[in-house]
Amino acid sequence: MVVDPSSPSSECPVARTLEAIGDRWSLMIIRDAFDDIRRFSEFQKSLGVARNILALRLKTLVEVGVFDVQPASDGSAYKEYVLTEKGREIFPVVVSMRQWGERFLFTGDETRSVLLDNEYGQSLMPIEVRSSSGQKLGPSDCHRVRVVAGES
Amino acid sequence: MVVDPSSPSSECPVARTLEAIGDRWSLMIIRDAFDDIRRFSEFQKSLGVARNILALRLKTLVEVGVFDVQPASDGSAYKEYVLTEKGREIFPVVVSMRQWGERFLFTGDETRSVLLDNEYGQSLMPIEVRSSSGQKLGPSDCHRVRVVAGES
DNA sequence: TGAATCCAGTTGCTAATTGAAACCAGTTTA
DNA sequence: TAAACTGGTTTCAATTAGCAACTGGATTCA
Repeated sequence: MVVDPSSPSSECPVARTLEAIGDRWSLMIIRDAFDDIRRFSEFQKSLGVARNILALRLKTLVEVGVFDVQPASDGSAYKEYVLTEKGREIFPVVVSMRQWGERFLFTGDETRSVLLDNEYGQSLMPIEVRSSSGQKLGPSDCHRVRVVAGES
Repeated sequence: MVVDPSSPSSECPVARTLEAIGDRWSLMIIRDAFDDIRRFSEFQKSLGVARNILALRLKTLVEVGVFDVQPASDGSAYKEYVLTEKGREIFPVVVSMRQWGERFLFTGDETRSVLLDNEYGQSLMPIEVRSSSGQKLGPSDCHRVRVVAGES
């Protein structure tokens, strides 16, 4: 999908997010990064993605500012891809995808991986959309508004 | 986060979610559906997507169970694509993408669309990952575990 | 020290997917 | 009744993904 910068859709943060990180491999790479995967070969092995595609995705993710390239932490001459603050903040996106998948894409008797908090080993709270006053909101409780630059 | 390296990706709910709805157009279609867009031509006009691609995406989204096909609510002979419960529950995914995009992909002076709650017209609370005890969690506060079917 | 292996890609080629435009049958509007 | 709209399908060109082989520096092994 190419978003014409002059088209109204580029005003939508969802569209821009999808433009930046919204492809299958990018989000899988980021998911792996949350599991402390950092090196090219580790991503490749974990995902089974073609090397050229992985190289390409990592390059754009670095350009976008989701990853930083750093010298390897083990002292070798190689490099590591480490999530930036911007990258780490994708966590809620990945977790909400995970929770939706757990709920709707698995039958009860299937083996799956789950996310637990380190402190108590408990499963996480379901992620919810809330108003500023803390009330849970569904899709029909919200509306989109265009905010023009310069106006308050 | 610690991973079992032998777990195939299909056991990962994130991977399955991306498999089902993780392509650019699908998520844009779903975003539009949250804005009460229901008809083929409305999606097409709003997104500017090629008709054949839209038809394909809608078909798989119906197969996946995200949309239901219903007779048009205006009494005409046409049909509508309406989100199912499963589809409506994608809301947190889209909202977290929106919030990430708003925060990291826009400069302050750009026109953008924002989401407000209907009741007070306020912007939403930032979506957060929380433990079952309500504590805010970052990527490094969680770990992944493989749950084998049949075991408790 | 030299050979073998590992790492992080790049290149070349083929297969699959996407996108634009034209086309089409049934429906609705003027 | 004609024109326009709706929800697609078909065709074809262009883009992208995926595979395998290659590369050149780094590291390990004997």
